[in-house]
Amino acid sequence: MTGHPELTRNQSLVLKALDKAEGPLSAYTILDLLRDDGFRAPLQVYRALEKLQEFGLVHRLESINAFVACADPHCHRHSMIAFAICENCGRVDEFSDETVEARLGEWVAANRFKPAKTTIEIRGNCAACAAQAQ
Amino acid sequence: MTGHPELTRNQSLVLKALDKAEGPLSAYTILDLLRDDGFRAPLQVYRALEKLQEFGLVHRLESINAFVACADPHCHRHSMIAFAICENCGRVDEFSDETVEARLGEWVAANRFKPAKTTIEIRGNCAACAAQAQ
DNA sequence: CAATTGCATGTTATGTCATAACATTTAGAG
DNA sequence: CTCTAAATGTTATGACATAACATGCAATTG
Ligand SMILES: [Zn+2]
Ligand SMILES: [Zn+2]
Ligand SMILES: [Zn+2]
Ligand SMILES: [Zn+2]
Repeated sequence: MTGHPELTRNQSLVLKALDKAEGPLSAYTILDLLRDDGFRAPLQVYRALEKLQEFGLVHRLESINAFVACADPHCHRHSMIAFAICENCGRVDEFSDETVEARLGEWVAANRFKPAKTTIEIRGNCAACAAQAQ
Repeated sequence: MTGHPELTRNQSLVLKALDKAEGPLSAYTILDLLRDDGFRAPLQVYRALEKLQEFGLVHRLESINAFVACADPHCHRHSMIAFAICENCGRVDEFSDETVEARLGEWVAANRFKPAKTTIEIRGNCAACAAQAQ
């Protein structure tokens, strides 16, 4: 279907770093991880992240200023994606909900609002971390 | 019922600045607005904002790094508050939706996630700005 | 009252996140 | 090959947020 263009070297490196991390990373953390690959400046990371977000391969977590590899190849089908972010271990769960989409869509329609990007982020403790803390 | 303690001088000044602005302000913009009132450093603003958020009088808009005065004195009754933010004129609409709360609550319960703070922010163009742009 | 305690404040310095501006390189299209 | 668009490299700067420590100030309490 909508295939993505071949990734450039920088884009591949950044995506690989995020995949390997299995959790959100800040742009500057990515920069540090890629020093040995020749990365020298934040812009190299931010530019790669920008493209990867366009391709839907990476999401930005607005509430924690971090980036995460997309966990759901089909998430493009949804207009809104929700994230549950563990503040203890960094685990991120990506999910979508038709009803939530519909309800927010109703508000938007009723108020003639033209949405560009919707952020839904739940921060707290994941099951494992919550259990650990009793 | 749950009245708020008397605000301190700094808290009052910051809240007044936000009320007057009728839109979101960055902490540094607030700082500049309050120079004549003796404000000298970002921390004076951030500390006041922290308390005002605790009291439920101010909300932080995570996706744009800005703060806005609460527009709904009853929003405390809800566990989640959604914001529609116009990227053109800065208008912010605050609303809540029981169904959205319930659906996200179901996901949280099913995944044994312990939520601490939930962010729902829709960025785009408000009705007036969208009409203006055809 | 004096001592203690807790909170708010003031101040300096630093840390963290993101982009502007401009030069250079690279990969295709014609 | 030449032109062009996109990607990259590099330096500098802007924007957002907090650490650390000193000071003030009012309420409690012995
Ligand atoms: Zn995704
Ligand atoms: Zn966790
Ligand atoms: Zn509110
Ligand atoms: Zn508008």
